[in-house]
Amino acid sequence: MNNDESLQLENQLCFRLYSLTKLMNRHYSPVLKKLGLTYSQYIVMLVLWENNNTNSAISVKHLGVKLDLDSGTLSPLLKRLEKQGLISRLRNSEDERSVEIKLTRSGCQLKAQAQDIPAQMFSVTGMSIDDLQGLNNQLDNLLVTMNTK
Amino acid sequence: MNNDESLQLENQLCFRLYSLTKLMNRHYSPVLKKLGLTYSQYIVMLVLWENNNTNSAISVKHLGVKLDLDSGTLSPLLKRLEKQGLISRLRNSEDERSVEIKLTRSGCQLKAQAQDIPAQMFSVTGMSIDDLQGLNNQLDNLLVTMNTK
DNA sequence: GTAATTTAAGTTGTACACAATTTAATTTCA
DNA sequence: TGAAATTAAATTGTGTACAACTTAAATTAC
Repeated sequence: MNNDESLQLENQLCFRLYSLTKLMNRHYSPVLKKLGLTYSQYIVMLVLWENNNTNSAISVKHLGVKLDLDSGTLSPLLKRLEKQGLISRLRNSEDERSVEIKLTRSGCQLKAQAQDIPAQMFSVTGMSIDDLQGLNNQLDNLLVTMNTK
Repeated sequence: MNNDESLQLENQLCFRLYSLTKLMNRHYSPVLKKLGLTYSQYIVMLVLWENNNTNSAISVKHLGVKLDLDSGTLSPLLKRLEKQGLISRLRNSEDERSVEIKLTRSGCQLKAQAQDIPAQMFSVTGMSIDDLQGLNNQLDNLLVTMNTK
């Protein structure tokens, strides 16, 4: 492959990831709109729903590590979720630097309405379980490699 | 595999695409910063560099189709590239609705500085050419499927 | 031939992402 | 102990994305 060819858009993995992520978002948007959520808000809620089994709060820091997002993104996002009445934000009395996030009753109840979103999205991919798993593994390898460089 | 497990897998796919795209961007940013470009500006420049062989202008509309971006994104982005002296924006005299984008001399010269970026990014993936091609094909299939639903 | 429709850019408003900075609390350690 | 360093959130500023809308030009349909 010569230099000019490698500069071409079609050759680039990154452009496909970028396009696919935008496309994925466009499929999620109308579905999530019914719950009043954006995709980023949705993945925050997923973490909180998963965690609510143990009934413990999650710090903004911990959410950031889980989702690979910093406080510059999370702080305003969480304020919006609080405004919608889905979460509560409370300073940790043991460590006043930390803010603990908990689901409200309303936020907890929203989980039921989100239950069939993954199935809906899976059908959009048109993939088999095996192909999906294979792709997941490849992306996982790429994530690990690129995170450690 | 039961239904619940497959639903979880689908969540992982979307989240991995989302995380990987952010990660890609973080690897591109410091490299592109030397050229004074963001990733979005870079892919616009890629299209213009590719097209400049024929020395013809490209409309905003055409750029939008190529990159899957609307005028709401492109208009302000192109204004910034114009401000940097990399491109010119000119109303098409044959069709006054259309705005034609052309590289300036400076924009054309920038191509040389971008020549080894793809190779650099490829090395970050740690992938073989074959694996890369395989992944590209899978992503292409997904793009086609999700675009036609 | 002109009214209705379509098309291309641009504008406005919302919500990320993230770099850089600020503020306040906690920890380290000299 | 107390100054220096670290940590957690929040804030500020820039630049996407995109929905919804506006404006102006071109096309069509009658």
